[in-house]
Amino acid sequence: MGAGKVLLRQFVTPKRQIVTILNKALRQFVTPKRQIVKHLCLIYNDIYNKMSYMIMEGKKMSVEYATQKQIFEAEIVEIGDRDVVKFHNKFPFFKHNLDLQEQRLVFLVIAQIKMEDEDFKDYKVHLADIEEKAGALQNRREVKRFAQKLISKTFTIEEENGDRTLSWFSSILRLKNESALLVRFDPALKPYLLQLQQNFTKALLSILIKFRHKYTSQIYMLLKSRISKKLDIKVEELANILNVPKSYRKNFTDFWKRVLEPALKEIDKISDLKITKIEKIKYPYSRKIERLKIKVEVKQPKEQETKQYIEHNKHEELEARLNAQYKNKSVKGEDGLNWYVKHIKVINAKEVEITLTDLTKEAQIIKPIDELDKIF
DNA sequence: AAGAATCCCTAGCAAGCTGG
DNA sequence: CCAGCTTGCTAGGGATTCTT
Repeated sequence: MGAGKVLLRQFVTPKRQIVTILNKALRQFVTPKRQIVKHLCLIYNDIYNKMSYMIMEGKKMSVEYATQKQIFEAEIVEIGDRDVVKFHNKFPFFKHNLDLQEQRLVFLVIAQIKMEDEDFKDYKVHLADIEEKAGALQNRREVKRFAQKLISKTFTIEEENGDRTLSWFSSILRLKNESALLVRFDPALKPYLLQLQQNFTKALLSILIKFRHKYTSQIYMLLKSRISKKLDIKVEELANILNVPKSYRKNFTDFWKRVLEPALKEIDKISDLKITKIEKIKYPYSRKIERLKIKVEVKQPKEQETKQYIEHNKHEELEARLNAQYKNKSVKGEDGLNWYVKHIKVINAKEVEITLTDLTKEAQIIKPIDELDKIF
């Protein structure tokens, strides 16, 4: 969103410096490429996009060349850093039966739809975008098969005049010399994705793509769509909504252990929702679970959360980590910690991320570069 | 630098056990 | 007794480490 763009604009000025840094980074992409990229991603979302694009193009491609070719500019226009995924509440997106990677791609493309759009556009997704946001493609030559598989997955929407069966995309064009896909939504999806003024559920792409279990995003959206933030639902109904296979309907333990529990844990850990209470209610005189009551709260703003975290864990470990990451600032004592509370957000209990705003606002242009240097 | 081997995780299935 | 639970297995895929 905003932060990313600001950063990029600031970075455009000292172009030479970026080039040096990125070239340096590229040289190190030998073994734990992924780690480095991920790390970079945490701090420089935008640059990360561009870098993975370059890696894709060929490891030897220099950053200078990329700059000349205006890859930076082109990328921004195409996928952008839009982060909101919206569905009409009537849309049965749970039924899709997509695997993780496919789901993420769909979310990524949906996020590109703008409020004011009256019609779908063709969305150009670079393979690097897919790799970054949806997970690695095993083999670039398999892209065609990936497209075929995705387009072959159908689902059914019950509409007024009947059941409509369709798939997400009406076509996927694999561009010849670009390592990119041009995807086109099925027009029948328009009422569910375009011009949404009311009765919609929205979620952040950045959260959705972090989920690692297949059913998590569905359950997350389900929880989000309940205004009361409390879900009281029959197990059977839930199984229907999520469209789980038969074995999960026969065996609640499986359903719970492999689907619900992991999903709720993930949601609690990663998303903006907090699961505060789960009740399993049995049928009378039986061992069978009839329904579930799940209570959800919206998490407090990050700042609060960080504060709580730091107060709860007066860890030297945390201080040490922060000090190591940001040498110029002392983290000792109340003031130091407060400074961090403002600038750092907690991803989970163990991971700390320096925000873009921190680096751009607090430090001048030179500083983020130092930061990068430390990482490598 | 590429390919092979290994480990780990998720999703799904089913035979056998057990509490009501 | 039997519905529901436990346990264990498998396929498949990803990530990481080892080999060549």
